[in-house]
Amino acid sequence: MQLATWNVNSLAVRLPQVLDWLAANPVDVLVLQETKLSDDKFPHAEIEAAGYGVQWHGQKTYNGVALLSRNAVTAVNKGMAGLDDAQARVIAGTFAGVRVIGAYVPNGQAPGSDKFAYKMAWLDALRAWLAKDLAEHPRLVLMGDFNIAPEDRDVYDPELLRGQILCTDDERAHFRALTQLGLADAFRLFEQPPKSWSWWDYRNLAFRRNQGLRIDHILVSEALRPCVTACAIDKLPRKNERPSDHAPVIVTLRDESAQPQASSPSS
DNA sequence: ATGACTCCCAGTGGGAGA
Repeated sequence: MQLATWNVNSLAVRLPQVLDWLAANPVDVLVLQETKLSDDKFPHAEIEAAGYGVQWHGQKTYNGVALLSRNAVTAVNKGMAGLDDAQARVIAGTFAGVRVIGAYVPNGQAPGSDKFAYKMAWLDALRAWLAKDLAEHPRLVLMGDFNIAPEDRDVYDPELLRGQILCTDDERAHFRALTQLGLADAFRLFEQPPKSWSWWDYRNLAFRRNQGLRIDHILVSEALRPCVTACAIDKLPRKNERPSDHAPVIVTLRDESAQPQASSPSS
């Protein structure tokens, strides 16, 4: 089973790239962020024609998330229960016994700003909601655009960006608070090339210079962690014409039902 | 260097992103 996350920065613009990417990478589940579409404009027919079921939760102009899957989904949630959030940032569903949460964490703009305070409060709410959801669904994956570079090695120039948005101690502490629920950063379960990023600024030839940050993450619960066999960032779509500024991140889970069972009949 | 690019809604500019 493969699951992936991608901030597409406008699905209206990027739909052809998403369909091309799925044709080349037929993952079981894909969560999208920054669809930037109201629900009535969501291109579900095109996605369904590509062989995916889809759930979406959007709004005009900003934010917006979606959950694409090859197989049937149950227990769909849009937004976080208990948080009255006008911004469409969370979508969740259960696939083949795996709980999948797609999230678009607020950007926060600048430390000390109102938007930064919203980001911190939003992350507190996510942690509280997640603790409950995790108790209900132990086999859980939280993935999306976290807008947080968890460590210095996730930043192309840690000294330049120290204390700046995406890199502050406050944001990193909130990221660790999520992992302390028992969630592991799947990317760091494996040896990775140094200077691996998931986002590059559109400005300054940042992609060509590989000046980026790793802010898109896949966190896996303790119960699922033994099943994780790989995690990688796919930089190829960032080389497209009119690319998103983010690249997809993919995690591979071993199918436990395919493992030999002691109680299974054998010939 | 309060920049740079891209997207959106707007309406020949400005907010937001990260």
